[in-house]
Amino acid sequence: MTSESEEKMISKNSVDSPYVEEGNSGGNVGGNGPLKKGPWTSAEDAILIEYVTKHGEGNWNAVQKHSGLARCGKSCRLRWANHLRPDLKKGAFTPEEERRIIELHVKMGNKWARMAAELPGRTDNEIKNYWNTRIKRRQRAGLPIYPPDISMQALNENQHNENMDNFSTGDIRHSDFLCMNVFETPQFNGIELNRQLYSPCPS
DNA sequence: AAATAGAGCAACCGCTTGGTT
DNA sequence: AAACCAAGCGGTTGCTCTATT
Repeated sequence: MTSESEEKMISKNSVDSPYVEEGNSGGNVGGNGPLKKGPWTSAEDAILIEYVTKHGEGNWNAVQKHSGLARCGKSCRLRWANHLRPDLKKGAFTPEEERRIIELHVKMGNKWARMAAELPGRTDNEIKNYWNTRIKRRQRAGLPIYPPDISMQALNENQHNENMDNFSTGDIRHSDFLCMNVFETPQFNGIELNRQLYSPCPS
């Protein structure tokens, strides 16, 4: 969450969120009590930013121990990676990024972290949310998940690569993946949608 | 103006992976 | 080689906002 919506969330949190009942006006920090869950407050953000700036990323459980934040290491890592990192891009995906995401998904499937590595300033969570939303939209519109041109492009690239190198990289070989995945997106197995999808696979 | 539905997003949970002892 | 632990990843949930009725 960023800027505007975050401000809303924070102000809401400070007014009537159940989490506030823990006695954490401005964030339940510094306690040895139970770890806090739910939306982060700006006070908690500030503590996390300060800690990571000083000590660097990694060793997330130490963050909880030494900064006084009542958050588990996992939660700290996620908050930092998705919202506080200074190199994050804010705002909607550009058309170029959208196209890139589709291309990457054709090649990699639901490997959000790997996709994020190819899109500087974007997070795996952001890409995952974008993709899931996009799939729903296209399903509603009766459109294929992958635009035909991108499917074909990826398929061609793959065939080329397979000729160059018979090794599988450990991922699903992507021609197989294309045949399978265009029709069987994990979230929508068994849904009528598939009938309407474009098939890039020779029968 | 109020109620409802749907979309979007942040955060959590559980599993996997990789490193250390 | 096995056990343990921390970090990372992907799926899912739940909350808020917005559009529609």
